[in-house]
Order: sequence, then structure tokens, then C-alpha cells
Amino acid sequence: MNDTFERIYDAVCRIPKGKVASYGQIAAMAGNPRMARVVGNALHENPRPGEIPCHRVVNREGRLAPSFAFGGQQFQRLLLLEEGVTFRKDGTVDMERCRWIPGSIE
DNA sequence: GGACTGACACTGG
DNA sequence: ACCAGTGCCAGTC
Repeated sequence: MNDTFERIYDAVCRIPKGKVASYGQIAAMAGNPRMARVVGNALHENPRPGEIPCHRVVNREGRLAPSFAFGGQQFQRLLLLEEGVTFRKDGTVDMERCRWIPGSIE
């Protein structure tokens, strides 16, 4: 149901600025860690742009989505940099540093 | 109700 | 280290 999407959106909105979460993380928060694909779909729908920081959601490697139609991975990289997220030489997010840990609410 | 699809994750080669 | 295949779940046709 849409409830699942709502949970996903809520989880994404909970991501603090300067941190990123993987689809699996969001899925786990939504209720099922295997729902990562649904998370991607939910974000793609993005019925509430501005409230859903989809750019803070990356895959498990910290790599940006290959089909990010938000403005290009480049744009997302800059956005995260502006948020304070650190990147690696590969252009991937430094999950070791910016991976959002539920409970570590600033 | 059945089958295909998808912004993922994991294992194997 | 990289590419390919498989598995999971929910949505849409």
C-alpha cells in the first residue's frame, strides 16, 4: 500500500543534514531490509520534492544512483558536499564517515 | 490474479 | 577489482 511509501519517505526525511543513508537502511527503517528496490521506486516517484532529500539516499557502496534523473550525479555530489558529506576519489560517499546511524541523532 | 519491472543487495566467476 | 546472475519486495500493466 501507499503506507509503505509513506514509511520510506518518512525515513528519508529523518536523515540529518550532512549524512547519507543507503537504500537498505531506509528499507530496514521502513520495516523490511529487502525493500531496498521499493525504496528506489518510492524515491523515483518523489511526490513531495523538497521534503524528500533523495540526494541523501545512495546505494550500499555510497555510490550515487546510476539513473539519478534529479539533475545528474554531479549535482547530487555537489549537494552532499554542501551538506558536509565527504566524498572519496571515486566520487563515492564516504559511508564510513557520513553513513547515518539511527539513534545518532545530533 | 498473473507477469514484468525497478533509483538495491549479495554471491559467484 | 569488475561483470553477471539471482533473490527480495512492492508497484504497475
